[in-house]
Amino acid sequence: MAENLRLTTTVAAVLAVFLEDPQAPHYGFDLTRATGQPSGTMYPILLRLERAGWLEAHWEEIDEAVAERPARRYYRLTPDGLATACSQVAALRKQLGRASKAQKEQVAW
Amino acid sequence: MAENLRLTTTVAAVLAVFLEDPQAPHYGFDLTRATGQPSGTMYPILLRLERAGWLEAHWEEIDEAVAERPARRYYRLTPDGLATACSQVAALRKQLGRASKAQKEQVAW
DNA sequence: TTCTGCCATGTAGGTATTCTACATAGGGGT
DNA sequence: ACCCCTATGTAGAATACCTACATGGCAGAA
Repeated sequence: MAENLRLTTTVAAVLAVFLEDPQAPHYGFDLTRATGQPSGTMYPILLRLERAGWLEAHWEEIDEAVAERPARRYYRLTPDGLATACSQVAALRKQLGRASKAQKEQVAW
Repeated sequence: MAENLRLTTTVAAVLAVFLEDPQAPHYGFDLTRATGQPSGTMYPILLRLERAGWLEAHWEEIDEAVAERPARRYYRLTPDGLATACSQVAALRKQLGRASKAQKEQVAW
């Protein structure tokens, strides 16, 4: 039931990709490109998120004889994971929102 | 000149408080209340931010004979720190912004 | 006066997380 | 033969965080 784990910026970045389209599955290599995180950061995060019950995973089924690339391990948000990720990411965004005044004064984003 | 350091969620929370009013100084105990972080997390962060050149600090000058409380150590954003913090926090916010679609669909925030 | 609580800064030690680098393995191109 | 791309993953060091405690002075209550 979406257990506790630390919502670090890198974890939040991963979740943000999932939340972009909550039904869509993603795989590790995909996420490393989307977030800019190295594989040595990404895969441990996915393992933690799966163990904590935020994500569920399955191996892509491909015909190994005809395969042109290694099989992917697809991850998807669980219902609990979706709810928890949503509120946690929103809370983080809200916290960062305090900075909006200075940001507007400085530059056009 | 605002060296590299990891923009973790706790660091971002601290910076967000400073960015709320970039000229205003803050002290540790103040920030622990504003962010909800324990002192054992806060003071090391302030040390790192100061060493990295994002913040500059000075001790409050109070008459020790009449003092009713310990002296505070005030921190303020340096010009470099302001610019760097601004862009880094904005980048993080942008990254989290991908999640907006799911957030709107789920709940009213 | 002893106890408790508040302010304010900070350290110690263990755990969690991240980073850099490397390992594996098959396909395709030169 | 060699290198690059896809794709997942581990090892070990570095970094950051959390819980708990230390310090010390003042104020108010028991």
